[in-house]
Amino acid sequence: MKSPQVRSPRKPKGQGAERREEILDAALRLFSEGDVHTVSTRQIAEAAGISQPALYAYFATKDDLIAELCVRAFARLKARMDDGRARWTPTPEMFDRAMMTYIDFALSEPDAYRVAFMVEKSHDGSFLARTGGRPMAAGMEAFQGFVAMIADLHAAGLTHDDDPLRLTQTLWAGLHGLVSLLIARSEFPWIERETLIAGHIAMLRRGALKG
Amino acid sequence: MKSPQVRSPRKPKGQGAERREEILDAALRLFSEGDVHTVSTRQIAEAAGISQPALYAYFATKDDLIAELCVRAFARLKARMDDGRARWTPTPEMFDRAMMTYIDFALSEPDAYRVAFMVEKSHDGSFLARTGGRPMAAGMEAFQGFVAMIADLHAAGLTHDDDPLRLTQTLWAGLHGLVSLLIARSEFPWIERETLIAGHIAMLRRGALKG
DNA sequence: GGTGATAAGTTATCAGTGATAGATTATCGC
DNA sequence: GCGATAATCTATCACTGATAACTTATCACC
Repeated sequence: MKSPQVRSPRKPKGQGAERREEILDAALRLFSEGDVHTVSTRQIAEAAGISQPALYAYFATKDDLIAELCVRAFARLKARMDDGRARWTPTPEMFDRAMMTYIDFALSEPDAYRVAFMVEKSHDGSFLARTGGRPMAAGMEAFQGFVAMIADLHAAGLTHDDDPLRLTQTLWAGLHGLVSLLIARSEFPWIERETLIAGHIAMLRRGALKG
Repeated sequence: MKSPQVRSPRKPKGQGAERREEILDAALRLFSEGDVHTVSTRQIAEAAGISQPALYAYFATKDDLIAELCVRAFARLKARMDDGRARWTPTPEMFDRAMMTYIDFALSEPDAYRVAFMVEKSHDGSFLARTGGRPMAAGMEAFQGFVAMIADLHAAGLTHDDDPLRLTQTLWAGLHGLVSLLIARSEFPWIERETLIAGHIAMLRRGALKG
């Protein structure tokens, strides 16, 4: 697959933002076939139909490009969770639905989820420090809706844990553990996926809610 | 920190295995200060006191070196879990202890845990395919002890879930979610760590066990 | 105690990476 | 048409993982 790839036409004067989108799309598409480090800026540029240095007119570094994908993934997750919250009431059934919404998002957009949650950005000099707190801020915003939901359940007297923030962090971890392993270790001999997910949600519900 | 680093003395004839250990030690030490991709083979070689190409006498590729660290991390996890199983009885208290053992391992050896569980090795051409199933096999072995424990609890009639394998996978995911986020997203505004861990284990116990 | 075999290590080099400098070209308002 | 500038290119840099080809220390043996 070494298609020479047609150069896309030069953008008219004010259309830089459009090219930016094309680059991000191309990058996310490529990231689905290999991790962030094995995809090169040259591959991204070729897929976007431009030369490699042209990328740097739109993103200061490769990490910045990734950070932008990260922000957008968080935004989409937040949108989905907010969607669910529209017809939300603090009941066990809705709890299950909310958990399912998160899992659905991760498994239906595994590449976005990987970029947002599973790219190593831990240590000082690297990713997070240089990209400012932008992805982090976006992540926090997505998290807030989750916090509010659990607070509702707590206020309705449905939770075991008397600290709703602790419960939220604990549930988030529980969800992330399942989807991140399903995404990153798909070759593991998992039991049938839907059965596993149903069981997982049931366990989280029993662990979190009374009755 | 650009120490020229004294070259370590040449090993006598049969001592190649010893140098191999030195390389692995040096690599794991470096991986604690940056992710696997930002640490170069030249840095590893310098830390081990040899030239960069000399690495390739001991490991076919950098991925193979990482795979070896992965195998060893799984082995240490298995050792710790087996340790705990020595005085194991299927009770809720011991359940808590087992969960704690896993979390303790991950948080006391975060670098090993990261290499073992959090290095992207998803897609075809890359890591897993080329390193054979060795890390995977080591991982499965560590997992088996876990399976046996949950099966004990199930046999004792203590579990909610009627499928012990499903419960095992679900609990593992629950544990992994917490420790992987604590390790990779340490900058997140977590509540106090011990409180969080205690709450997490309590939630998992309620979700998994009756009463 | 010299001799060849070979393990252990070297230097030099390769193609590919992220990133930068500086020249070039298309599009715009006038 | 004209100057300004956004959009882009080619050429290049230092560094990466990896390989080839050469050197040197250590060994068993006569």
